[in-house]
This record gives sequence, structure tokens and C-alpha cells, in this order.
Amino acid sequence: MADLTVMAPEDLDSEDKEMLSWDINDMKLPQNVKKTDWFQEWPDSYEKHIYSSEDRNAQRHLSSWAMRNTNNHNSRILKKSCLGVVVCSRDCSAEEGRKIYLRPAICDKARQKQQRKRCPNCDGPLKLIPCRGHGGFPVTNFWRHDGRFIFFQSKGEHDHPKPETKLEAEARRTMKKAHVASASVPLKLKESPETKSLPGETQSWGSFPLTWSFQEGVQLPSSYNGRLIANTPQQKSLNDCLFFSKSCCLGGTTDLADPTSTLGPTKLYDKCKLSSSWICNGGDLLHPVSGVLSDYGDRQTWNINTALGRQSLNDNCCPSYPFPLTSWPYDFSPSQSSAELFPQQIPVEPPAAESSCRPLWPNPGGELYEERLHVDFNSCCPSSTCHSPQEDPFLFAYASHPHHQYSLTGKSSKWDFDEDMRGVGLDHYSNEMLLNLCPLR
DNA sequence: GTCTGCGGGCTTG
DNA sequence: CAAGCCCGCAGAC
Repeated sequence: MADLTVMAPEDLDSEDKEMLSWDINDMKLPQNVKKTDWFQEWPDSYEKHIYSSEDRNAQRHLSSWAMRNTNNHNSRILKKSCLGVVVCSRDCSAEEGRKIYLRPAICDKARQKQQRKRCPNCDGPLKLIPCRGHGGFPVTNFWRHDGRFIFFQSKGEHDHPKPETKLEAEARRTMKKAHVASASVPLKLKESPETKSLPGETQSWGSFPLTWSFQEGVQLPSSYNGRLIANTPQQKSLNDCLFFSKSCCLGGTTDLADPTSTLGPTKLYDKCKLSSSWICNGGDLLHPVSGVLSDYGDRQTWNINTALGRQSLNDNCCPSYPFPLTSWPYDFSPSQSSAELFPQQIPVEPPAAESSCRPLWPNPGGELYEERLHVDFNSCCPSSTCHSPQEDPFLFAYASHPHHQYSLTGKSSKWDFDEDMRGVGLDHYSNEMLLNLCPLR
């Protein structure tokens, strides 16, 4: 088991207990670590993890929470504190209860500037909800490199919804730039109803969504409490399912011509990189031509082992899980490689290698994972969207919540497809991409 | 321009 | 003294 913190006490031997009993401030940290943890994108509560020093995400001390560096006057231990989440002060909601959960800028100046901007949905003022999950203070994360391992410890429980991920925020900035660039092109290509800016939309946010954050269609109460995030077996399963979807989507496009194939992870990964016969949508598989949805989001339980060959390479690699997924943000960004946009998600080594066989972003709390796709519509050009700003998934982060996630109906888990892809048709999207959304060509 | 890590310095309990 | 916070700097992207 990767997550030592969730092992049952009775299953632990003395070494395992040592793995659990350490504190980030200890003089000596355990070095006889048998198994390192999979990187946790949304660490919450009082978690401790031991990552391999080879783990790129751990090396970068990444978190999808907006964490800023905090000086603890200890150069050996890096401390970071949570900035919370930026929300609309009007508490506006988009369709299906989607809320605005923006990622606070890490830089102080940038954050102040950010709060002067307007809500992308209702144009109302934005406000920052500070994190007070650690005794009234922000949740803190500690990182310490020691030997072959990177030790992580978090203190406190986030008492606010999750912001958009770093990658989403980065992508949004990228799209904002693209928007500005495209605005200078004399082609009047943004007049289609789907791409027109709505009155409430501020230009500063841009109108080109890049990723969708279908964390959940359920609005969190103001008393949202991260404590509800539990490490249930189902959630762990989901985490590991996410690994598969991420692995398949690395590089953006996915070729899962036959989801029931018995390709091993490496070959599967290679196929993923080669074509776009199938669009991996954070777990759901779409065929861009037929528009067929392999609706794993509807809990169709195609067992990942069937496709991955029963963990043939590494026990840590591809656990046995069904394939439920609820998110499917994607990236229509053919002009820019996924590696450029989302370097963190690109494995340095082939998946067959031990280090890269671990998931890049497992989901500890069973959270939805924001997946990006590089959809190559016949090598179409620049990225954009066919969504109205109101639908702009980029701007809306669902309040993520594992409990809600597991009570999702098929509707909520695939609404994006039903309403935006299947209803409109991917060919339509492709055409839109070509006709309306490639102003630079 | 923003993120990130580092470190000095201040305040508070 | 520890913890939290602010600030500026430098390097990277």
C-alpha cells in the first residue's frame, strides 16, 4: 500500500510503525522505507507521506492547494501555508450549482491584483477566503529532503473549497494571452453564439477556457469541511483509477482503440502518445469521430486490470480498480504541447520505469482530477472553445467532495459530454475549431 | 509577470 | 523560544 497513513494498525510491523511515527522535526527520519507514497495532489488533514527523492512532484513541493512559502527559519524544512481560495463575493452560481473557486495567486502583489479583478461569472467582486484550518491559522505543509526520500507532513484541515489547480491557473493565463493575441487578428471569428462573450464576462479573464474542473456539481455549504474527505477504499480506488487516466492522457491524446485490450502500461502509454482515436477524458473515453462515450463515469466497470495486464510491471503501478471518473476537463490546445502547458504531468521516463510507473497525481481524497487533453483535431490550430463564457469550465471549479462524488449520478458525471459534446457533436467541435476558433491561421 | 525558495526582521503568545 | 507573517531578493519559467 502506498499510503502508509491509512494502514490498519494491526497490519503494521515495527518498521511500519516507524514509518508512521516520525515527525518532520525529528532529528533522524526513517531511512528504511520499503515503499514510497504516491504523490498526493490534495493533501489534507494531518497527513504524512514519504516520497521518493526521484519524485518530480515532490521535488517541486507541489500541491494543488495554493500554498505559499513561509519562512520558518529552518533551512532544512520547507514550510508552506495555504492561501485559501478566491470566490465570488456575491456567491454566484453557474448552471448546476457550479461555483467560482479560483486559485489565489501565490505572489502577494499578484494576489492583490487578482482580487481587484471581477468574477468571471457575474462580474461581481472577488474575495479571498483565507484558510483557517489549523487552529485558526492556515494549513501548513512541511517538506524535508533526507537521504533518498522526501518527507511531507501537513498540519490542519482545509476549511474551504479547493481552488482551481495550479495547472488550470497556468493554463488560464496562457489562454488569456492567446486571447489577447487573437484579438489583434482582424478575422471576425468570434461571433458564433457559443463563443460570444456575455455581458457579465470581463475581458481580463479571457473567454477561452482551457480546462474544465468538474470537481463536482454540488455546491458546498459555507461550512464545508475538509474533514469529510476520508480515505475510504473507494476513494483510494478512485485515486488509482486516476493514475490510469492520467497515464493514458499524458501527452494529451489517447489512443485506446480498444479499452478492453490487454496492453501493458508501457504499450498503453505509448499508444496514448501516438494518436487521438480516443479522447481520454479523465477516465471517460470518448471517440472523437463517433462521439461514443465509453461511459466509465457511469460506473461501467471495465476493470483496469483487464487493460493493463494485471499489474504486470509493478505492484505499485496499476492497482486493480474499476474506472469511475467524474471529471473531464480538457485542453484544446493543439498549438501548444501538453508538455509545455502541463510539464508536471509529463513523465520524465517511460511508464515502465519504476519511478514513472507511479501515478503523477493520485487523488488522496478521491477528488476529481482535472485532466487535460491535447486534442489534435486533424492538426487543427490554436486552441479555444465552443462554450459560452457562462459554461466556461475553466472558470468554474466545482466544489469537490468525495462523498458527493460517490453519490454522483451518471448525469453529473458526464454532463459535459451529454450537453456539450454529444449534444453538439464532436464534429461540430472540430468544425468550430477550424472555422471559428483558429483566428491565427 | 509570476512562481518559488531563501532569509532577515518583526510581532505575538 | 516558537510560530506566524511581511518583505525583499534572486533564479527560473
